Amino acid sequence: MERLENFKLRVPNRVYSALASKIAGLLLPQILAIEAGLFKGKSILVSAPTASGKTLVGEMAALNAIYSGKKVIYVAPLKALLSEKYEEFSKDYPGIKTTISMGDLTENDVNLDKSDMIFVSTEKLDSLLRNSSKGIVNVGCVIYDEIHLLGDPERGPALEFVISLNKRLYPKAQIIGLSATIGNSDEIAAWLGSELVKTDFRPVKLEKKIYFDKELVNGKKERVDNVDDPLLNIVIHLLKNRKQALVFSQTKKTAVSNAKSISQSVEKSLSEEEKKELKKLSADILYALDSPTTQCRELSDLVLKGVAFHHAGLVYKQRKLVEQSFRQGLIKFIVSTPTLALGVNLPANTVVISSIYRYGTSRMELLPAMEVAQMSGRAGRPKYDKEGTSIIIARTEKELEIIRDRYIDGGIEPVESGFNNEASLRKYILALVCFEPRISVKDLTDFFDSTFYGSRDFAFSYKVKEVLDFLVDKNFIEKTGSSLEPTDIGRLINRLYLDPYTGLLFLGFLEKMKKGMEYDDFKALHIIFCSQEFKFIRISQPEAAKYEEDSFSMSLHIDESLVPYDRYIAAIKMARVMEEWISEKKEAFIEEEYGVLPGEFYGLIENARWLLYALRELARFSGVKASEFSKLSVRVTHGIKEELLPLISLPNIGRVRARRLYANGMKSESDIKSSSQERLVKLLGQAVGTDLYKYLHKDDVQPTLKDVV
DNA sequence: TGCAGGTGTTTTTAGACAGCATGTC
DNA sequence: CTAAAAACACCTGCA
Repeated sequence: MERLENFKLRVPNRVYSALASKIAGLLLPQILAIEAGLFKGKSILVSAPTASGKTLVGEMAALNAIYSGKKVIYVAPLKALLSEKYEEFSKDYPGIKTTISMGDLTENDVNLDKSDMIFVSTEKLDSLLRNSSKGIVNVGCVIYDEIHLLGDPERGPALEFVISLNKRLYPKAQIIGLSATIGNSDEIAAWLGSELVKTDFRPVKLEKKIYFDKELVNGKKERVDNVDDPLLNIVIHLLKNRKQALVFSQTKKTAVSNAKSISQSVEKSLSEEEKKELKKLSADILYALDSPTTQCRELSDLVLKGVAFHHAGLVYKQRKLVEQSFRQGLIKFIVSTPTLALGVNLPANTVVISSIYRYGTSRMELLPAMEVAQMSGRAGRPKYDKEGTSIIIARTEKELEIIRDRYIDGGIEPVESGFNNEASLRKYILALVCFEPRISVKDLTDFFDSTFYGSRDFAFSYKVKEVLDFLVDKNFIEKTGSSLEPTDIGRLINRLYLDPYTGLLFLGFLEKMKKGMEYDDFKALHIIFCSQEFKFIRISQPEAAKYEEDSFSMSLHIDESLVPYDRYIAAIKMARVMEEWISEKKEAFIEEEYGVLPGEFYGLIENARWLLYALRELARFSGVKASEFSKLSVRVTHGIKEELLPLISLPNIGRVRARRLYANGMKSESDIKSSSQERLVKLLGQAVGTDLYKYLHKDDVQPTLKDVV
């Protein structure tokens, strides 16, 4: 670290004084970025390990742009990460106007123009850029956090498209890319047109160890304990040294069972004081939902012993509680799936990687070195530890060798573009034509040649034209000569952010309704779960057989050629799950009966809301009665039967309270309005009852000035 | 026949970005 | 360079 004062001449005045109140010195990546021209408006790609101070590079560029009267856009791939950065920045620089915008948080979108710095998710920025006619103006700097996600086959293309659009829309704006260590940072930098700052610097030293045959190997050998189970052995060793650790496991199930198998030993190390605090936490976790599910109980029991598991099956509140209490030092071990490798800031003294394999598309695969680096990178808490430790478990000699070659001595893989697939091309060709109506075929292919993928594949334009023909053929795009224009339906699909293929699926369904097919909720739910937008739906073989039987008795409401058979069957299950939800079954029942964990379930609901909305909009477009879809969407959002619809829109009334009101004879707004305040308070509690009463009586006739006169 | 307990075989496996503010034909 | 645990199916032995 170098003292900030030494850079007084090289940092613009206002930026300097803003920084001086916050930090004392600069770290290596920051210094290198300044030397590379950060304050001269040069675009920069910083490729450095987690927690090496990359964020501040972005911050400095942001401050510089804002103080020169320009706007800044900060882009991150995860909502949790985005909120974290937004809150931090807003707290550190209260004078700067900031706004956050993402899928389920859009109320501030009207303020985008008034803000100096806008925090958005990748997909949201994509949507904003291509849908608002003038876009966001006067942009001086765009920061891409975790830009190595360019290589993610699912979501990389969105990022690639946004960056390409960014270069076209704001050719003079500074681009700051923040990346983990990757194999081809030079290629990415060249594509971005940026300077490359590449360093292995870490403010906290990282010691990489391998556990093998009851020893920790790292140059020298260190005897651990004498327990057979490798993980337990390591945990006992760490407990003796009073260390906290993050343990990465390969599946949700192993995460839970690993947590259980170490919990007894951890419990023994707890003080009475800690046990008391954990009891409180355990209760909070147990009652995160209206009524606890099996998973809630399991987690709650483990927390009592100072251990937690962490994966996508937990609900938001539970995740937060686990993370927070780990930071406080109350929870000693978190056993996690890769959820925690990326995203939120949760460093630990020690990281244990319990397996180097993961199930891939069809068989077991070795973890990419990049992911192992991301996990290991969580080791070492900047303010508390002099050094962090990562331990990879080797179970055989062969594994020991692989770990050495691949993860300790080997390099990191290059980032490969995922743009060359039809789904992405369908979506982004349509997006570009909507963004720039009357664009020529040549300009279109030129644009795609300018993407990271296109810059390396000279035959890309053939593929682009092929997919373009598909879109023209399906009437999403109109081609006059060589000029391209979106059709009305093309524009709608683009606005709804749907894959055109999903558009076809939905339109086919609506067409059948027009021809007399009767609507029912199940069909509507089934069709949305058939769409590609639900990526992670899988069902077990016996379940598949069961639902296959169901499918025989179903009327044909879908053009089956548009949906793979497995998906068609799996969607039946998901539609059934949703049916249970909107007949007011509890989360515990759904977990028990269908094996869908609460966290996963809420993810499904979010998706379902969006797609039901899209289905409704398409229904309107097609001239099909849309009210049923609207109703269903509200019911799915809240998990209620139809009869509760009139109550659910009231403030602070969810499925539970609405049901309580209904059970007490209050079936509509006017029923409630005619009831006394005391009655409402008795049913809903002091605060909610009073609020509701006031809300309903706010328009009551009051003596006005006119009456008095 | 019923069932506990053992043994071999089959099955399963991480993750979570996006719309918009609403009831007709 | 490629895994491991849980769930299930089947078998055996005993009351």
